[in-house]
Amino acid sequence: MHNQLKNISIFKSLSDEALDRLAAISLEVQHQKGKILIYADKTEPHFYILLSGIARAYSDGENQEITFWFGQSGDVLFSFNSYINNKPGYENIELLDDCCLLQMKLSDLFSLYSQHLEIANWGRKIAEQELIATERRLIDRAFKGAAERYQDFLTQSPELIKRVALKHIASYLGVTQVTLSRIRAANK
Amino acid sequence: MHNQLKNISIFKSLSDEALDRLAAISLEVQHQKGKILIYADKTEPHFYILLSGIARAYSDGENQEITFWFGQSGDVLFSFNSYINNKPGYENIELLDDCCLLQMKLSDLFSLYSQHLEIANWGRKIAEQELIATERRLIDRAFKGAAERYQDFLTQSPELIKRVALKHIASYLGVTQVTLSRIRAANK
DNA sequence: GGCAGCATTTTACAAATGTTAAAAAAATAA
DNA sequence: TTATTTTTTTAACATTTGTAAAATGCTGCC
Repeated sequence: MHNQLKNISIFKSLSDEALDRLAAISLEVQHQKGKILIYADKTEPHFYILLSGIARAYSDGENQEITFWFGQSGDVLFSFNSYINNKPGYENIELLDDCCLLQMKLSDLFSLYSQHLEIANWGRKIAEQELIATERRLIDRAFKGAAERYQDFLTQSPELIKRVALKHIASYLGVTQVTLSRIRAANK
Repeated sequence: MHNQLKNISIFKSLSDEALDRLAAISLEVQHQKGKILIYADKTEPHFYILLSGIARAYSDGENQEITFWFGQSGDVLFSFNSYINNKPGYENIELLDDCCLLQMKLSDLFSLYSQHLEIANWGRKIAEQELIATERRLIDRAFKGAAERYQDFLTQSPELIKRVALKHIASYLGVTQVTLSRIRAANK
């Protein structure tokens, strides 16, 4: 397990000793395409790292479902509000492929945070990276039009375009599927 | 200084010993209304906690300026990208009142993170709280119309309505000032 | 092949928001 | 107070995006 973790970029900065401690609480699990791994209305007791496959986080609105995150191999995958406040969160997480994941119990992880300086700082950096990414998206929403956001998505996540339904990409970009179709038609 | 910190909610969870360590690197500073405390194009070497007054973070676009954060007494105030990646960020921070702030050098703070378990976890929680707040705003943008976001802002930040120009609130809510005026007119 | 079911695009129209400019109101200074 | 400047609102019109429904395309399966 230790050697497997070593190859995942999120663990790259860690010492062998810290890696051992994390390896000791990690379990490799597999789930099938279509599995809802995390439910918005439940407190999720696990933290995951996606080893292979893709996933999306979405929220259910009154008459629509909005995707606001896509995960790929190497990404961390957790319910923000479960992880941070130990309460049900805002997102469901669905696997869009058969996925291989690393699973840790939050209770084990928090126990390491409270004992191990290096791992506590590693956990701090995870939150910080998610924060920067989320802020970036909020600012992009303000400054870029839907067409530009689509272009950015194309260049930054070319693999996802092929594998994800356009309706999910449309809601991720903050427009309806009709508008996304119009953008795509204009790009021809 | 120690006793002063004790009354600020962000420090409430800390032990006396941790508080002493933070107090030792903290400096109380004052700045006048209108002061640009943080510039988007510079790496900001400080971390602040707002003791009194209000502030806003904004980005400059081509022909507009977009406010995406307001801070009040007790809030932390820092350039996300300076803090996290040691690079210039996306936001300018302007003081909207004469403000009293607690200032720490990032280099001092990071040094504590790397030495002190409790403070490292405190830093983790700061990032996590900002993350939850930012995610919340992204989801609200997706599910709520501008009128509802304005109502929420009214109930959640009644003090800010009185003290902040509507053009800043409009851009915070993601609409033009004209649209915000229409929303306000409809509410009469 | 051909049908069933789902995803995507297109069309026509409606609603919301943006743009520009000007008027009104409010704040500030003389 | 009046004059001047700034902020906010209103109006008219243009543009974007949404909604609903129909048309087209795609996939799997009998």
